Amino acid sequence: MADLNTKQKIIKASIRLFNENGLANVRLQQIANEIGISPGNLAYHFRNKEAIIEAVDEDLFEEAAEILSTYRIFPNLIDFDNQLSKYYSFIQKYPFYFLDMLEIQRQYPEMHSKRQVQVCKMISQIHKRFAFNQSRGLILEEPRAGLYNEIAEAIWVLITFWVPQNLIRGSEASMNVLEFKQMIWNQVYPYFTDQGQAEFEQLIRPLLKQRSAGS
Amino acid sequence: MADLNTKQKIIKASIRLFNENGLANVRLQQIANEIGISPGNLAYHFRNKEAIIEAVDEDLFEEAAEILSTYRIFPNLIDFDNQLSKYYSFIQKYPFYFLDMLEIQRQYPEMHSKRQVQVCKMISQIHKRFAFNQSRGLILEEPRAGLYNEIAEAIWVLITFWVPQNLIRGSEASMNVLEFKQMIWNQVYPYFTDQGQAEFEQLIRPLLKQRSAGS
DNA sequence: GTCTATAGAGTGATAGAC
DNA sequence: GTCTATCACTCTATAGAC
Repeated sequence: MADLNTKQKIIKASIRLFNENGLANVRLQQIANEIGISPGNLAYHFRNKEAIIEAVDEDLFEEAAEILSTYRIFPNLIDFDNQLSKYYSFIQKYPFYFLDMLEIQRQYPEMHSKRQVQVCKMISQIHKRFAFNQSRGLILEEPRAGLYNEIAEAIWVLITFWVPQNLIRGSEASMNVLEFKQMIWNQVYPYFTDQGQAEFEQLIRPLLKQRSAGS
Repeated sequence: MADLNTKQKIIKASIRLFNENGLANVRLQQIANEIGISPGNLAYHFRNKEAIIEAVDEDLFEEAAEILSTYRIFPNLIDFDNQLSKYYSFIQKYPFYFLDMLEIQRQYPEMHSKRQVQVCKMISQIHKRFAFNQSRGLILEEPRAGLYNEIAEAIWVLITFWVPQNLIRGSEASMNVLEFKQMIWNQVYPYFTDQGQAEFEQLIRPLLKQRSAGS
């Protein structure tokens, strides 16, 4: 099936262009040029622009789902830190996936509802981490009912919009995964018990201090 | 000057349509229809689409600048709470202003740089609030160098993307200014001194408990 | 200041040869 | 599976009458 190859090339090129220009500003012509095929050929593989966007969305949806699935039965601090690293890579690789969410909602509502489910799952997963680590004695009793849910939602917003926000502010160069993770851990830190703080200092702090060294 | 009137009508209609459909999806024809004038007349008042977007941007830029200017010489907690209410109204009124930031950056770079300055000012203002209230004994010594700057940046992201994010998640109905302010105060609360906590409970907590009552 | 009419440059999608 | 050619349509911007 040689056509799978071209199909994949189209998807890859589309992702690249979507990232650079945004969904609404990418022309079918551009995609065709990018991989050296004709617009007619493009139409052979995808009946229209929406079909391309759908295919791209499915690919990225699955990649995001994989990250979500790394949530384990016993989610310790290291586990969360690893997941944060993965989220960072994902969002940096596909910023349009989040920045064009509103565009998708407006133009392709069906795709959007699938994502909403994923977002809810992500927030609830963060919330469960609080609950689990509370049972382990690392996190304080909830100081006020509903607080940890609010914090979980805040963490989601920060995970999702921190990287795009830095793109917008034009400080891409200085941004790195350590600053990102530091900022998320800032959200959790105030709610550690003494034991939680100790475990954090021992297991996580060293990971945040690495200079972005090679190897 | 009857033309000022039409000019204003064009700007108002544009804002409405930009909010609904996003910058890239609004047609000049649409704007003209919205206020019952012809596209030709539109062209008389604004030489092209970019000129309209510029005018809109200037209006909103000034409105945002006004909110920023309410920062006082002695910024106490109530002052910040008031400013938060104003930000909330602003962002809810003009969500596209933030969500289409990337679009603006891509298509109209000159406008964008003006905004970047404003964003920096906003973050630095939040940071100054920490410093000032630390000197008043309401905020703890910075537990780790740079922390309050990180928190200030997180607060900015949350202020800016919380409302749009709720739009995207489709929970507009349930969102209200109290939840919004509660979420921002969550960011500050862990760093209050005992005195800070006391002042917060006395002055701010009552404001967060109001049901969204009439009058 | 406002209109109608239209030019001119895309843009998405299709038909049909190879 | 890929191409060229082209249609039908949309959008911005302009020209010129009123």
